[in-house]
Amino acid sequence: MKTDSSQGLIETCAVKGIHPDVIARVESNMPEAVHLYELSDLFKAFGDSTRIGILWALSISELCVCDLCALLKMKQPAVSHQLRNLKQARIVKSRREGKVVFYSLDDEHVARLIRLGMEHVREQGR
Amino acid sequence: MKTDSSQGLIETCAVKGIHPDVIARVESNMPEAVHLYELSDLFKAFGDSTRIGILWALSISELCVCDLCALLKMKQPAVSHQLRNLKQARIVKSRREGKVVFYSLDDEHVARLIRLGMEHVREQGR
DNA sequence: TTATTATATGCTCATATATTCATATGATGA
DNA sequence: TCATCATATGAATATATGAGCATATAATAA
Repeated sequence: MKTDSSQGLIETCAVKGIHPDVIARVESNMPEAVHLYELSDLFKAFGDSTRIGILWALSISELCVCDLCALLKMKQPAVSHQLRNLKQARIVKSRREGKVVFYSLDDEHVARLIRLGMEHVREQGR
Repeated sequence: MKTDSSQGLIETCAVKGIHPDVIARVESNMPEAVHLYELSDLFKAFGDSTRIGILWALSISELCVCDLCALLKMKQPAVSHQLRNLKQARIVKSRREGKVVFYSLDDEHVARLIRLGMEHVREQGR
């Protein structure tokens, strides 16, 4: 319930923040909480070196689990577990061909996000 | 040490992967390991709902700690801890004005990444 | 100086998560 | 059918991490 929020009046921090007008303006531009959660979950899925390795590799080419293991020099269960995470997050999709399962990115946004992130990293490395 | 990697020959999975030619092609497009680590660290910094809330808010306006607390309805130490994480990751910067410390994004990439991620989230919500 | 306000930080607990091993499942071919 | 290969999964363990409390620091004003 919002009672008072008279404009511009500086109130004490502990309760309401110092700049109610700024807060109000920012608040009106905030996404719904649910969307923020989904967004942080998306980034969380990128926030692990194994998964980023997987995703970068898949941004080059569809790959089977086995090849991913060789590429990342990691054990098969570790790779499979991370693939499951990525699949549950709807970031990758899979396709079975006989015994082999091929994984690929489920969306073009993913590759764009990764490239943009790398751009940032490289510039920071300066 | 690479000894053999004769072209196209399908080898057994456990050791070398099934498709050595594909692996080689992807491998040549992989960034250095260090960069992948930095990239996953970057995304890790986005991978928490508190931090994403902070970052989205800062993408609208520079804000002081106090206002962020009010905006996110979170306790001050929690917000400060996350701000420290973000600062160490060089994602936000701070500026002191008397007792008040204002935080803002340290780089335009950050806002772009967040918007692009949100685009993805909204489309998936379909 | 002391008091007050805004922010930072050390410590702890609880929880989340990544990897490993062992094993299960699924597909193929003998 | 059985054996083999590729992948998936359950359980256990180790590590990472977020939030809370208490308290420290920094700036200002009385």
